[in-house]
Amino acid sequence: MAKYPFTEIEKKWQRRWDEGKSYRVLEDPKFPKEKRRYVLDMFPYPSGAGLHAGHVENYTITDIYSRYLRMNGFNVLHPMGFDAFGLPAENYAIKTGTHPAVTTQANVDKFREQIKSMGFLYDWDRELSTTDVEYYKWTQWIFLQLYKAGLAYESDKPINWCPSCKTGLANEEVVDGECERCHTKVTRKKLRQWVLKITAYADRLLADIDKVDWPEPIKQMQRNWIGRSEGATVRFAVDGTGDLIEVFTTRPDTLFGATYMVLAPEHALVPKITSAAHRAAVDGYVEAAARKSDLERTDLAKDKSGVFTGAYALNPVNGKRIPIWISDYVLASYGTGAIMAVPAHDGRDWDFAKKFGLPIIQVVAPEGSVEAKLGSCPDEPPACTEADGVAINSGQFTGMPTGETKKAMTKWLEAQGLGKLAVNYKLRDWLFSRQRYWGEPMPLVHCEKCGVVPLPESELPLLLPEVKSYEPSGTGESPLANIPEWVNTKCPTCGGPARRETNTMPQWAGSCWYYLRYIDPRNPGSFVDRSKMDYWMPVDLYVGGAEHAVLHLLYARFWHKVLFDLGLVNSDEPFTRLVNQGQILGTDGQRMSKSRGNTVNPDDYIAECGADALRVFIMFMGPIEAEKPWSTAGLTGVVRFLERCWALGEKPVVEGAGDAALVKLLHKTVKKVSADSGTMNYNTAISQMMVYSAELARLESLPRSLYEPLVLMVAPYAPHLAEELWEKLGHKDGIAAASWPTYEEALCVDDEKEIVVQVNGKIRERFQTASGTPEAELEAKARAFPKVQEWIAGKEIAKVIVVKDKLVNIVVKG
RNA sequence: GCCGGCGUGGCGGAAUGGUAGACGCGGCGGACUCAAAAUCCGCUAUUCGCGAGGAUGUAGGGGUUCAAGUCCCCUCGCCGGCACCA
Repeated sequence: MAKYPFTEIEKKWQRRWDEGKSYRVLEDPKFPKEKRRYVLDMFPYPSGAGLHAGHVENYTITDIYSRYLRMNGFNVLHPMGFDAFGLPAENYAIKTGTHPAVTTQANVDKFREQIKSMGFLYDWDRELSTTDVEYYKWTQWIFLQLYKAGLAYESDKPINWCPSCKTGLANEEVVDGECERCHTKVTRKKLRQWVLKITAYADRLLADIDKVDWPEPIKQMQRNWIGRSEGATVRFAVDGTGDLIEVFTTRPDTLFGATYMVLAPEHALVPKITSAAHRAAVDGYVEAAARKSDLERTDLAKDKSGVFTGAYALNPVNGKRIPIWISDYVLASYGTGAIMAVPAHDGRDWDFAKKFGLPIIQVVAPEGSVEAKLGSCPDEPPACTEADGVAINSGQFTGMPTGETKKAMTKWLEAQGLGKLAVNYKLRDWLFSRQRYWGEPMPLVHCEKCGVVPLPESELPLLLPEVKSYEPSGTGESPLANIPEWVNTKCPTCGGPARRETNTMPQWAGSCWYYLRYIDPRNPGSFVDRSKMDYWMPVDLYVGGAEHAVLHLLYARFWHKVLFDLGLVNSDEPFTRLVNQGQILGTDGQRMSKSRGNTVNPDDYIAECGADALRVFIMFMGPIEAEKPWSTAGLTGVVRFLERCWALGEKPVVEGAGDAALVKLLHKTVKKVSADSGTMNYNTAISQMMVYSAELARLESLPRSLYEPLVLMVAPYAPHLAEELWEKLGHKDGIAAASWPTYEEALCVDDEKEIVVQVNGKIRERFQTASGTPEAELEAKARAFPKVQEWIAGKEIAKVIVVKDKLVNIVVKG
């Protein structure tokens, strides 16, 4: 079979698409709302390494989908851009002195070229980079809106600090106690920070997950990350001092079993309530805890530690004096930073009580147990039980099932003014500032008189200044702090001396709203034009990796909701449907990484067998969501398929209907490929086209009516080849603008069906019969076979199941 | 530990509760050729049998059903996420 000149063809069509701007998309009102689609890719960080296999997979999925939709009469917005702020360019700058903007530009150019060489049709007139001044001007503008809405605040609580990246990290960027980016152990550092109040949106971020069509695992991850838990706050008085310690508990029903309290070492009351006798021990413990990293305080500290403060609290339900301890198993950052300990019904409290010999009182017993019947249990229980049951040893609540006790106790606490219903979230506010250079400067100044003052919007963009050294100062300030002429400014409010904020924004900032800017990328007066936004938003399909489940995808939802509340966007969720493409693994089944040496360079394959083959091959590997190990074995089959299509193009094309059986196969193929392309089941669509092309290949000459639809169906998958074949067929207009073929349902039905004859579910015979043969006739035919007779001979027929066009199952007894 | 997802030939993978293994790779046999490559055709789950044919088979065990890869319960394994969040 003829090798086809893919290099020549691919270059030719890429040039034509570029010159003809066939990628261009406009807000054409002729398309009704239901004929518009916004198909979005997670834009890449333009690294020096170039496009990797994952990018190619991601963008092939959406390119096929977009092309398919266009051929079906949709107006499709399918843009591309670059998430180009971030550390690699900055670290390279530190090493070589090259300005990050220079590195970034070079990488972006390389990426764009590689993306074009894959034949991906993006609207390049809408290309953007988060580092463009005209882009980050609006990132700063949105930040100001957040600030004005009271959603940005300064904090000097200890933060996650990466000593290698020399910057603070958000909770979401700490994975197993390590920096998500460089895997250095994260330490704690006290630093003044800007924080975004994402927790104010916790309830809505949680509730609205139900509205979107996203993969269940991602939704679950977001739910877990937000971590809503319902319970009650309860106030305990400190014996003697009158101080109140508020705790959060999800088990108010176990209040009678609270035998001690534990405060986080950082809790504000610790210094105050500690008795003189215990002060030295407490101070020592607090100091040691402060030095520990979060990792040490969790993983390494499963073995409980703690010290007694010498103070006692009064259990509000029974007035019992209970000791107050401090321990680092209680987190300062969750709830109130203090807990009531119920060792009988909480594993952690149990471990702690056992270690330090604290009393344990059982207050819940399994339903129907002896203790439940008695309503009490005088002895310490043999083990901790967290399961629900019936309240015991609990005064007026004794005998109530756990669920009811929770409600009754909360109500009682409220009535007594001792506590109330409360909801807590695991989600923490978003640490938003970075002590690095290559990011958006924060448009704020610090004035001696006026405090923090936002820059007037008219002064945006606040440009990132040139610096001599990109090295972070290490003191926790960004390199910007070393430029007095930039830092020192005037207060926009009072005109007095002021200092600019020297922190920059994290890389996630730019990606929080890029999908909006694509809609109106060059607008100088607004972040996006309202009517254009109404034309496209929300995003219909968003495709990208699952690694952003709680990072970008949560942050972007948060910003979008803020913009929605400010009346600036038309939807409360940005991404209607999300699809995660499965990772492409190395040939060894491991994740691709440079250190493993199992990476794949798409350029090599484009050179060797062409972009079309690479596109089809990656889609043929398996379902798009599945993890797939890279194996070039299958590439051969795809190349053969494309070569066969090419060879078809060399055959004479004739007019006329063609063989009836082939016509049927054509209609079945159009039906299957249409359905599978629409649902992105590309692997089975390709398989069907292979079957059909193999049948056409047997012909000496090709009826146009059988051949053209194949070329059209191939177009989204192997666009260069299809364009060339289309042109050879005599068409002047490009195939990208042609209409998708149609099929007739009536022609998809076979004349004959094979019927399976089963006896007790086991296949004993098969026969051919006309489609739609009535049930009674099928049964009669089935029973007539000698072999079937043998199997049912001398047995009682209990039942016969007949499924039209499918099978006859004779159920016999004995 | 908790929460998800997955488990099908030698391999990648197909299968609205109704013929398990489509399609592709690889392998075997054949055609073409002086020969080879390329291409084309046929076969290719395991097992018993010369054969006709039979038995087994979708991680393992149980269940529902005339019928289960598919639905339900339990177990095991792999992958991902979370993990002292009270």
